[in-house]
Amino acid sequence: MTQRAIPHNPADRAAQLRARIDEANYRYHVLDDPEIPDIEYDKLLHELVEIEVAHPGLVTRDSPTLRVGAAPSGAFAAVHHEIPMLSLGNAFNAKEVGDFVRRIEGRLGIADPLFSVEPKFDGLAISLRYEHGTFVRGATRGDGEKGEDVTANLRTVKAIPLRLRGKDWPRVLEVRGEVYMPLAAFEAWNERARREGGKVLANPRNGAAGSLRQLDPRITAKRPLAFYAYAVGVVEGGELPATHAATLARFREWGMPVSALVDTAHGAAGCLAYYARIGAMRDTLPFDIDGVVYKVDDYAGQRELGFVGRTPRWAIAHKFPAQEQQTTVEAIEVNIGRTGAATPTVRLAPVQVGGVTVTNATLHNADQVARLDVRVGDTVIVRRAGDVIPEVVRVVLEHRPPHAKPWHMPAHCPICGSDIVREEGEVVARCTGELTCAAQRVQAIFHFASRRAMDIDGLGERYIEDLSDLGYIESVADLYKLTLADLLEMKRRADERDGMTPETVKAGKVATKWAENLLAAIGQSRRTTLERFLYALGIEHVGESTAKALATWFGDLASIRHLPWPILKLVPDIGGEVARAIDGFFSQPGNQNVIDALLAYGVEIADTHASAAKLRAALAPANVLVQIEIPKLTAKRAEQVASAFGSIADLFRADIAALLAADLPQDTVESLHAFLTTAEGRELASRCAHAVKQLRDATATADTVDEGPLDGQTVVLTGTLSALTRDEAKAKLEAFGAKVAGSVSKKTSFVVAGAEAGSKLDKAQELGVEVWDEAHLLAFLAKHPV
DNA sequence: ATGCCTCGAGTTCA
DNA sequence: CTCGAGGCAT
Repeated sequence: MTQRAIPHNPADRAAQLRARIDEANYRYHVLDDPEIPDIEYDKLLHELVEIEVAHPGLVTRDSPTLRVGAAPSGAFAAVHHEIPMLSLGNAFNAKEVGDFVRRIEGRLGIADPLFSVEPKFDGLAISLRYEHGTFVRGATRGDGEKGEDVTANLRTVKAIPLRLRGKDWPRVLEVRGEVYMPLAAFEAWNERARREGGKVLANPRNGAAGSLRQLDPRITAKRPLAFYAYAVGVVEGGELPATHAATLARFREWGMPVSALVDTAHGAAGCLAYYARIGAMRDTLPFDIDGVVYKVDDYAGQRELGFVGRTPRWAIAHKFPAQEQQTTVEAIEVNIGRTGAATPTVRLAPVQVGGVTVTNATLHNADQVARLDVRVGDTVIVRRAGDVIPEVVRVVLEHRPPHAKPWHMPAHCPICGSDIVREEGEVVARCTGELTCAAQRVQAIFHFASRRAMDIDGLGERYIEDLSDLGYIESVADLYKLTLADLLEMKRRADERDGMTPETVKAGKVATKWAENLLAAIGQSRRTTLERFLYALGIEHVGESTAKALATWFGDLASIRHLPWPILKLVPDIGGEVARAIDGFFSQPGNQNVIDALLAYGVEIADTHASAAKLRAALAPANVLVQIEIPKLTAKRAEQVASAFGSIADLFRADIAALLAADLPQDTVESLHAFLTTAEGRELASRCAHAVKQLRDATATADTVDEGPLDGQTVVLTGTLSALTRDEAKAKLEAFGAKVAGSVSKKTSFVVAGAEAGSKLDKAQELGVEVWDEAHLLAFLAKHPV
């Protein structure tokens, strides 16, 4: 807009300001093409307010200054909708859409009628009345016949024009549409509310509805609301086009926001295609929608079809499967995981959410329960988050039964009765029963048998529970002494216990087949690799990646199972916490016994080709010394100590006299002495010296540096490969020395992208990381035979 | 101390 | 997939 001369006459200036402000609103809300910055807009508005304050006679009914909100006005007046606001019938699947279209085709006697199609906004339906182009009244839908006058609140919604543009509008025009809260605005609002302790809104729809029902419009003015028009009500003193699509186009010319997603479609097929198109966009839209609406485009056709009760025959809402549903909490239970983690979960009355029946949802931890304040008997909103896992969004407090009590983490494990303890600063509470806890034992065995561990096919959680409950297995080692007779007997007893009559019990043949298969799977699992075995043990903090690192650094179980933690710490990515967990695990006689038993029952662990050269280098005395974390013993000091003594064994044999004799700083001598004079210190020192000697001997012969073509590179796999599975690709890349990571960062060397690669590929391109397609990978593999 | 970046652990349903 | 927390570089 060009700069014009500023009139001195306040009335002219006020008119000019209003025009400019209206123009800015129009560009922002209708054209989606903002023209002036917010700060400029505020300046204009502020100047107009000043003029209107100085000259109250100049205030008009459509002045943008009204948008800041008038003073509260008491209750809302009732508004009668001369033309009722519709409620639409619903369709939930393609068949119902087909039926709807066929009915129309039959009544109108035409094939594939044209529909005006639009998203169904999840907000609040309202009606806006314009007289002579000026907004005079706005009302909620209410029951369709009678709503509430919320004019003062609606004036504060900037997307709603206070004055229509152009000239050719009818003398009286009612525009219908949806007030909604854009998702970004909703998030930002809540973000701020949480920070500043304001009112947090439950969801965008409630946010919009609650905002419009504020008695004080000044509060509404602060809420980030928007509006889309999609229908017309009363029209007097003028004509509208003959079709709905053309009417909406006309609305847009008059400065009324109409969604850009509004379209037209032919027949049922066109409608369904539109449904699919909008459905695919749903998650990326900046506002919530709960379906799409199909309306016969031609008004004559609409009139001919008419109504059944209050719902039109000429329109229908095709709903998306609900992503959020209400249900009730039947119980709050505690699950005990493999590590003893006590996880509260809710048992829900079954409910369909996004196409699946949900009966359980995790609450993660006690903090989450407290935050949501979920209680048994509560009505809750459940959502499928991240597309899969159900979560409780919030409690519907209005439906809380009167005597519902807040939930607390039980003090004792529901399975074994041991204390449940939550460490200082930790989020999770844990059952302290360890392997005396049946739940932890079952989970430990389940993990041992899992695909990525020992891969015992057919050993599900249910069977492990039965085997454990009925006394057939206590530890993972017991799996390997199960006989066919044991399994059949167990199955029979379990069926009896479950009250199954002989008729309902599966035929003996089926049970035998199951038992034979399971035994075969257990037998096959006997031959395994070191990394799988280490992972299968279920040591705290030791997942696949750490297990692999241990295997490739040390090569065989015999050494790993006796290593002191400072030696374990030599491995990159293993720090004090993890090293102590591993050492601690192997320090328990029970665990060593289980390992011995496994070996005795014929579990064969293939040794790993260890990177001996790297290990040898890491075993340098000074390097080992710093791992022990003796206070004040920095890397530099450790260097000095090491050169004074030559070997770890010599150092740890040193007495105070020898320490003093060595030419070392006083505080280093003191801390070394302090360390070596405690029982634990001496014990640790001797274990370290012993381990170093063993490992040096074991690596003495291997002094070649084992380098692969991808040594030191970090690779990330994404998408679907066709020639080989993800795991195969991972194994091949690792054989060349690459590290295969799960997510892309700037440290990633390259990304291998298969078909339908998603966010990881985007991230790679964003960071400028090299990307290989499958062909490139295959070519590379072919060029470098193993 | 601080802030990435990974890894580990737990989770639902068909 | 998402969160928490361990490891490590700065």
